[in-house]
Amino acid sequence: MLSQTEENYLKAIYTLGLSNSKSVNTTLIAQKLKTKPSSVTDMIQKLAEKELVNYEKYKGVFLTFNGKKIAIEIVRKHRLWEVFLTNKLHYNWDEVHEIAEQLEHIKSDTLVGRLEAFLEFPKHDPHGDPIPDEHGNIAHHKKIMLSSIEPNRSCIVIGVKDSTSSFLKFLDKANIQLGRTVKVIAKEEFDNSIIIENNNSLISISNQISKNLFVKNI
Amino acid sequence: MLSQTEENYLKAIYTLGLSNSKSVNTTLIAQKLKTKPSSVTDMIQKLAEKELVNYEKYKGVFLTFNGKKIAIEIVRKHRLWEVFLTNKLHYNWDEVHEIAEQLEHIKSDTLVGRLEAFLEFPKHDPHGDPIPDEHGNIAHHKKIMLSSIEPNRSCIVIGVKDSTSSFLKFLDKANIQLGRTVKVIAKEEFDNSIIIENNNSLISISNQISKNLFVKNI
DNA sequence: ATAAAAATTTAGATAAATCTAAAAAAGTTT
DNA sequence: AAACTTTTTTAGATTTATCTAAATTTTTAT
Ligand SMILES: [Mn+2]
Ligand SMILES: [Mn+2]
Ligand SMILES: [Mn+2]
Ligand SMILES: [Mn+2]
Repeated sequence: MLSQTEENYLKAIYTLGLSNSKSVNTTLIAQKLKTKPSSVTDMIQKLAEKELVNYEKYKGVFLTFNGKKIAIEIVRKHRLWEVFLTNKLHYNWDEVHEIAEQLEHIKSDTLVGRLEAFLEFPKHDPHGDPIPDEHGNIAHHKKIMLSSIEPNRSCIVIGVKDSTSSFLKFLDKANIQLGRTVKVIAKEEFDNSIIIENNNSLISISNQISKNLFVKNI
Repeated sequence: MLSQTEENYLKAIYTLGLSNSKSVNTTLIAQKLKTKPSSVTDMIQKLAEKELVNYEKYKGVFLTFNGKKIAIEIVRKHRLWEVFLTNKLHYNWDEVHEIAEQLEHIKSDTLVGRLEAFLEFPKHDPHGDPIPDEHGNIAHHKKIMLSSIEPNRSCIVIGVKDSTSSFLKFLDKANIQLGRTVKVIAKEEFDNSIIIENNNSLISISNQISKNLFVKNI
């Protein structure tokens, strides 16, 4: 049985490795987990012992088949609990991550599956991230950023890249929600800000915002 | 912030102290928590430092006002999660305790309250134990055992004393559920077994069983 | 009241997870 | 290529929770 700490390391290595798919370096993991590189080295060596990661000194780590399976299981639990917290307990999407960080570590052979059925098999968490199925299959949608949409085109907001509380609260204030259809009206070359039509009103959003919103074409 | 271990000790001291209300001794706590008396002493001294228990060497411990408040909060969380697991995720009442042992330690200022509202403010857990309210008030009903009911009287099963999985499974098999009205038909002096009418059929149950069923008079 | 038994505490050891500081390796600049 | 910088690992210390074995206190029995 893995400790919460070990599970958190696996999840961190998984999410950090997603973009580059190469091995993940010590410092990055330390940053992500708010710990020291020396602690990361210790834990990595322990996980390598258990054959959950492949580790070569000074070269970083990547997950083994088994390690990846476990990591995805944690991600699955995390996201399903987030759905529970928003859909059933009516939490706002900026409040659920912390609690899900704890709930994802509850150990039970049957709990996730029951939870998933209770929630009626959601496909995405409140931030638009896909929920792995019970076999660990995960639907990666291609990530189009709102900032890359040409003027005069409409699209649907389907996810956030940054899911810090502050960004999510900003989106609430701007009345931007997942599932919303928005139309890019104009693009300002100077600072790459754009004007969009959202919910029948025009608003200007900075590049920093539009770079952190995933959309799909209609 | 208390560790899970500290919380478990407080809860154990609380539940063990309920019947006698005097101080709880080291060995009993060790038994309950499946640990060694020396470990209990260590933890007790730590909790005494934090003023969560009153401790006198060789005399046992009892909870301070603050310690009791925390203990009841854990009990509240445990029982609400058990209701969630049975009512929402359709677990059987013999399967929920272990998972609730984990869920009771999730830290959040708002979660218990939201959960309680979602469950529509249940008054009892699946085993008939009362759920403390948000202020720590707890409705102690007087505990009448089925074994003490005279022949020819009817009563309602409202709780179990023993909530081990094996006892609960036995009750399932015998079709005895909480809320059921049962009538004591006859009592066998020899072994104190009784014959009851339950769900329109007569069954004989041993004293060991009837001593572990709480009832209320109609 | 003394002796024996049981309960409890203390002392010292161990394992997990973390840290700081120092050493070693890898990467970058001149 | 040598010097400098950054990254990573190692060594050793710390904290928490646990254990075993020994010492101490309390309780029970004679
Ligand atoms: Mn999250
Ligand atoms: Mn976590
Ligand atoms: Mn329980
Ligand atoms: Mn517990």
